[in-house]
Amino acid sequence: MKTKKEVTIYDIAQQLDISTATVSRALQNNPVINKNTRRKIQEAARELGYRQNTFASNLRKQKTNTIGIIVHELNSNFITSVLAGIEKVTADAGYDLLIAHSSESFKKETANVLNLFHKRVDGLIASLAFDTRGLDHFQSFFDKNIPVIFFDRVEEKADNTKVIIDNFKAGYQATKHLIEQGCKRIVIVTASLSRNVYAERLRGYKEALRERQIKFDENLVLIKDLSEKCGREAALQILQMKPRPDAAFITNDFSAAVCMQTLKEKGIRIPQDIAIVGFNNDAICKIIEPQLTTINYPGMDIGEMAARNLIAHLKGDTDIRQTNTIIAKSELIIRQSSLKKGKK
Amino acid sequence: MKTKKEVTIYDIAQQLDISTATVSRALQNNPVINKNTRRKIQEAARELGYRQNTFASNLRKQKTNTIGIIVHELNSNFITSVLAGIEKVTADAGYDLLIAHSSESFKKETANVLNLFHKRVDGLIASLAFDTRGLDHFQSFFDKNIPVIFFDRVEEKADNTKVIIDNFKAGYQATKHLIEQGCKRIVIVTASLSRNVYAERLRGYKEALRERQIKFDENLVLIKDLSEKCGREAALQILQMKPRPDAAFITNDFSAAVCMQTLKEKGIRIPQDIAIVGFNNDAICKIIEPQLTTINYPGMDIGEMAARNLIAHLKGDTDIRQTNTIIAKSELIIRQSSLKKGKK
DNA sequence: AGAAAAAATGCAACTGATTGCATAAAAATA
DNA sequence: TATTTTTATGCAATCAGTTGCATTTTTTCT
Repeated sequence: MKTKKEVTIYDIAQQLDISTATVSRALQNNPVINKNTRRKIQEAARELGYRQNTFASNLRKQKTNTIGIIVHELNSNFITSVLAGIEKVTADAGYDLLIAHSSESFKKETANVLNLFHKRVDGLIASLAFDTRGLDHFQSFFDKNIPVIFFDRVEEKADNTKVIIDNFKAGYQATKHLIEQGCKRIVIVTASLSRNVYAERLRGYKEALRERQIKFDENLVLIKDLSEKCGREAALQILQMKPRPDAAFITNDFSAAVCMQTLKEKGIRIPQDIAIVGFNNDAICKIIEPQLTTINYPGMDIGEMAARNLIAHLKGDTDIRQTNTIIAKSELIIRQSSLKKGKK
Repeated sequence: MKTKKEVTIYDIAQQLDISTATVSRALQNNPVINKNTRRKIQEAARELGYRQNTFASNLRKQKTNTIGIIVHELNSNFITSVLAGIEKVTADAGYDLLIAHSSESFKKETANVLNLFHKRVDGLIASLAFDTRGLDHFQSFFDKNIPVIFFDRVEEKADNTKVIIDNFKAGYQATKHLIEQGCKRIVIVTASLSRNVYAERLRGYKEALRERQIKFDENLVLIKDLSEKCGREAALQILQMKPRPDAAFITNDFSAAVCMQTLKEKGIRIPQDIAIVGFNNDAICKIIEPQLTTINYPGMDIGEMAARNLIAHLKGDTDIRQTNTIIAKSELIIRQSSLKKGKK
């Protein structure tokens, strides 16, 4: 069965015996066209089953009305809420989204950036992959002055607009909380320190220790990849440490859950023997036992802020070149896994 | 700072003093153009920083080389593996993906379908939202003969290509396993029976009961929405049933986990008092305690199959109108949560 | 060398919508 | 009624590639 031919503005123009210019303007609801004519044209369009050809339009307008999004993964509560936040804002402003995920691979991230560049997105919102170093692969965007906004995983030194939480403070709060529970030997499991979020969390951890005159012990810092395997490995390493640590701050809920479970299997009681704090406030926190103390990471807010900021740039309200760091509020959520001193 | 003008094939043509036709063909690596000329053109393109204008290309070719994807949610292991599977296949074939998620809302799904239609995706891969009824909102695609392939959540009666697992068998296996563990009063928690997957799982459940001469009890069927809240509610309902059930088959891992946790809080031992089986084999299964028996849902395979099939349609190898149901293999994965009779 | 076949390149129409500028029509003013 | 002003519409170029067909160039064969 042959596909019917597409209806174009030429068809509408012909049917109503007017010019395509008028049709085009009417369909955009341009007030320069007479109200009645506009209505007539819009009706005809509906009847004929007209759908505008985005390519022709984009081609001519040299704009896509599309925002590209690059994330490191899709399957986390945090990322999905960020996306929801972005969607909320962009939908209102009439922008479409093009979502690409890098699966934590720098190579794939580079490919995605290039792809979105070729697709000519009007702007970009990105969170970097695990092993991304530098921002050279975004150069094409910078060169063309296409606004890029980073969130969560950003390049700290770089001169860009970014939306983040205060990871230093989060690390500090988590650690301080553990110290207040009487913990002295606190393991921190985190990821590559060249990624801002992890470096900052560690800095906060150190500061909390310093403040309470607890000596920082290099051996208690485990640099991992925050995967499932990593949770298990961390648990085993903790078990071999002597003397045994009395707390662990694991900067990812999923890893923390796996770690906790492994420890439990080995007969460690949580929080009595080892108190645990995670990071992100994923759904899993409330399902495992004991429930996981964690840092709430306000994805929705972050997404909204990033999107709002980007749109402001696109409208020319602000200059993208002016560096801008937006800090979202995060907070410690205390649950059973860290409460050594009885119930809250 | 002004944005530099884009480089077009006209610029390349001018520089090399040849026609744009040749340039266009050379950039597509069309063998009809002399090898040396091709190389020369491609080099020039690279040097000038040419990037092809997808819109002009799409406009002329009347194809987008883009496949639309509609899913009900993003944050589940299952969906992310499906996406990975789709990506693997489509990337090779040179297609781009446009991913939209409906957040389980029919309204949003409808909007997404329309949007992808306007974006003129060459084909569609979709899993329906929770409350979707019928496929009328896909009519525009059907009318234009644009191939649509459904997976997981499909409309069973409809005449379309779909990739699913044998939900009947899965339900049957899960139930049979529980019966073999000595369970007699098995609760099944599932969702709206107008959604194929859930109806089939229930049918399998019934069949297993019938086979073992256990009377089907309407009251043991809980129709819910498989959310977090639902898990808790189910647990409370189970606790109030008299006599108390000795097993629960909860057709979603996350809900199962919440349910299990709630039961445990109320002093129920799992699996001794109540055995539990989930569905999907999400990461959570291995984190909760006891680990959750479940049905493995091979997302990656399903994604690959769907994509492969769609691409075959697009290439004209097969006729989209010929209905085609592809069944992926699923299997019961036995863990602690259901083992009443000692270790495996 | 000349004719035929094969290979390489070019011409120009085409895709569908947008928009600056010109013109026509209608309304307001003198 | 003639003239100016305002409002509405149309002309035609433009966006950047793609492709059927014609033409030119090169190679092969007799």
